Amino acid sequence: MGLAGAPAAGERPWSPQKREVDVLTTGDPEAFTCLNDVDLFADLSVAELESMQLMVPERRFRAGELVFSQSEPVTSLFILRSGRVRIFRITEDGKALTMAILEPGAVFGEMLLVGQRMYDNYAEAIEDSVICQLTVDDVERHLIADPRIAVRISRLLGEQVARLEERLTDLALRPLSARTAKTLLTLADASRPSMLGQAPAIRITHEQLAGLLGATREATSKTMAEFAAEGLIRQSRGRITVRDRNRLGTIARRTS
Amino acid sequence: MGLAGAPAAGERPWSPQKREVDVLTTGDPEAFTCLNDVDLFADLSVAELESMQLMVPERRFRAGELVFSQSEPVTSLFILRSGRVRIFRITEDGKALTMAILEPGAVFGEMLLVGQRMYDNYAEAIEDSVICQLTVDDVERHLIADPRIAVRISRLLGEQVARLEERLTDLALRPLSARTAKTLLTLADASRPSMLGQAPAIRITHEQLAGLLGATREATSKTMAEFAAEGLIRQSRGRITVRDRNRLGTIARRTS
DNA sequence: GTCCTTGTGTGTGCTGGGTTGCAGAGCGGA
DNA sequence: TCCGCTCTGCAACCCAGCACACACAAGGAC
Repeated sequence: MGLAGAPAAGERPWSPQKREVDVLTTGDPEAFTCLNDVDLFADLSVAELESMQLMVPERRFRAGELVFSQSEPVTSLFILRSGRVRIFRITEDGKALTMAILEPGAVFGEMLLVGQRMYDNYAEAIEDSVICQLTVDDVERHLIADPRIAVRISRLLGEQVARLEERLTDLALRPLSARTAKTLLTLADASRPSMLGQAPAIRITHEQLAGLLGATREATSKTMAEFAAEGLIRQSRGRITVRDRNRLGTIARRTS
Repeated sequence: MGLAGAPAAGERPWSPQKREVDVLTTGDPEAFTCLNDVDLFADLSVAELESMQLMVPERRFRAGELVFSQSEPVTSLFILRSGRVRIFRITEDGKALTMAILEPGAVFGEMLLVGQRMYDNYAEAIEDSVICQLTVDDVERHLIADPRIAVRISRLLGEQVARLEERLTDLALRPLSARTAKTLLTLADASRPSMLGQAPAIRITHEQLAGLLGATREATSKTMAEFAAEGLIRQSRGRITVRDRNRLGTIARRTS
């Protein structure tokens, strides 16, 4: 969406990865970054935001670390400030399905908002991440009570319902190739609309992608190899570039 | 939930089917039945309910009739008063997936509540049904505005998210037999806890069940035949009785 | 540089479930 | 009572996707 029209460059010293590391290691420069830019609070005035900010501690997680799991149930609302987080579920025998991969600005642990303290999701930082936590108290005092925010919450959940329904039907009714194409397009849009105008490199491994697709790594790799052979995408280790949105879109709509 | 502790009997003259027909054909005896017993309005006083009731028209749908579809987008909120409604999606080539089968008291078209007027679901009455409709106006004036109801809406959506996430992981990670067993148990609970203490007959055809499972009718039939052979269920045309919840539960937890 | 971890390309069975086609069987109407 | 429709049970065939097993890079850490 955001066509910042920023001029492109190959590998600036402040390319996404590098910059992130900086943010992590240096003290944070801006004061209220955590609640700004979060949809949920869009209706609040700066003053209101500031008054809340005081109570929002932040925590750092290393890549691979669990933010929450079943053993330590969700007792706060999380806001991803930097890094990336994967929400997933696992079965008893260890097979996993990724529910979402979150980018900075995302809110998670939302089930807390609607009273369902326990549910079976895990959250894992897949990069070094900084995450703000709002306690149940904060939430109940400031969020649930405020009708402006309540509306945002409903909207958030509504979008999630729509997304889930679509994923469900896709999984049930569309072949792997279609799901893969669709997911790639979605990821391309979601991934930081970084610098270049045309080359949104998706940072994801085949394995992570497979988790998102509900397929095995092998099947995913095969599909990706086909796409690459047709020139629809270009890949390098852990990085995918969409080359032909149109044809991918066509494939995404296939039903067999 | 409602353990009315009603004594059981085999086939009373007012068994579920018969009774429904009565409700449909006779004029409605109670006045405000539509909004009562709907979770969403649980916090409202009788007076408030009555004042709203005036504006709620009801409509009858014959079995098989569409309540809404993509061609006639959702412009109101629906409340199922009697009968049953199936919410589903279809792909271009006609394959369908059922999102839910609703029992009386259910609210649907909820995406209207969160601003998403258009989404791709269809709703079909699978029995003769009576459905109340709240117009967008009603909704915006009485529902969105009322914080008590806003909370209920969030809760409703939250539950839906939880349900969908679970279905999604099940579909991705569990074999058909497990999904079938789980769905049967869910249906057994959801289906009107009618009279008998132990024989909650689920009224559903293999085909409808298959739509719910994201599988073909044939595969579903085969699974059901196996269950029947093992004495886990008993079936007759369009009617299924769960005989052994425990073993079904075990099967439901299988991952391969 | 050199080791070593982690991501990726491939290949070979195997099998759950999809597909197709048909036959018997209850149920609801007329 | 009879008809016709829908629901259910098979059976035979086929294929997408899974499990398992390797080989081989490409980076990172040292």
